[in-house]
Amino acid sequence: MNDKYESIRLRNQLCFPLYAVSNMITRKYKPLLDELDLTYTQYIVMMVLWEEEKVNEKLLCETLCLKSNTVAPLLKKLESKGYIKKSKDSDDERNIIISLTKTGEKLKDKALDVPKGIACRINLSKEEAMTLYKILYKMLDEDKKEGD
Amino acid sequence: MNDKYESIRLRNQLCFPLYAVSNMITRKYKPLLDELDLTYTQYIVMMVLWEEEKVNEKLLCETLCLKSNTVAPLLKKLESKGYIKKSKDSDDERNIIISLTKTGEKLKDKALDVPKGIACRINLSKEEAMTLYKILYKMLDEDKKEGD
DNA sequence: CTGAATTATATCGCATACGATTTAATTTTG
DNA sequence: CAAAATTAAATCGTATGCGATATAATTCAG
Repeated sequence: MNDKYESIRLRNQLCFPLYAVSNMITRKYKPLLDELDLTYTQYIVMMVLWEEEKVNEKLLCETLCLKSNTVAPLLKKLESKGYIKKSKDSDDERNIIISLTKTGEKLKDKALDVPKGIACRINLSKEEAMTLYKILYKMLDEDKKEGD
Repeated sequence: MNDKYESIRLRNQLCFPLYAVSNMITRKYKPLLDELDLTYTQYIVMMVLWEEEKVNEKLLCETLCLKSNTVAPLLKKLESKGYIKKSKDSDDERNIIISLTKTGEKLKDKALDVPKGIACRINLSKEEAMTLYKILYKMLDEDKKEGD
């Protein structure tokens, strides 16, 4: 059984369940986010804005661990939905500042239903959830360190 | 600090780091998989085939937790690269059977370098990796149960 | 045994994700 | 202070991921 191909068996991968769970999560969010007319990625952008009011595009990309060429079309979409608006930093015209519109701000209260809806669809104990959270952030932090 | 919006703060989400780590993983695999002319998703398809020799398309989708409309273009791509071939089950012509070509089979040995290359890029202890693995599969299993 | 329901793929459209390249604004340097 | 280097976005091309719909093969029901 312990043949030389053990390391490339799907069941022995750590990365595969990470990938599969991530896809699963997005699927579970969909019906809840449809109520807000948001996709999952659009939702995490909005979460940043509900917290920060204003955010620079580059910082937003770093916060979400996404490249600017992923975020750019997203912002365009959210703008066309009337949830956000863009402006330029007058000190440095290269910097785009994203902020909420009134409509986007209003969505914040409606969004409170989403975490409740998700929690009951993910059956983890508090301990498991906390353990998972810590390990995942450790991985993200390690990665950020390497990026220097 | 404990305002009513705590639950929609990005930092309080469990799903966001899952999503971000999954993207990170795919990025880390890329340079290694470029050597095999495979993307990450194509790689996990090949892993199933290196293990099974032959696999039915529907079963493949279930194994990878992907929908058939994601897997179908992937298989087309792998076929055009000459790594796999498709045939129909003579008992039930609706069933597509995927199998490796000689070229696809040969790639298996080259693929052994990939797990080594990844391991050193993910700094988790054996215990953390095992804990993570178990929690993730618990989530996938729970999800599969609900699907009934 | 034939029309209806079921099942396995295929196709279409939309929304990411990212590497590579380009463009525009700012900073650095000689 | 003007050319070069740097930086922030925008654009392009390729590869997913999935809901919805269509198609083809099989099974089921009367």
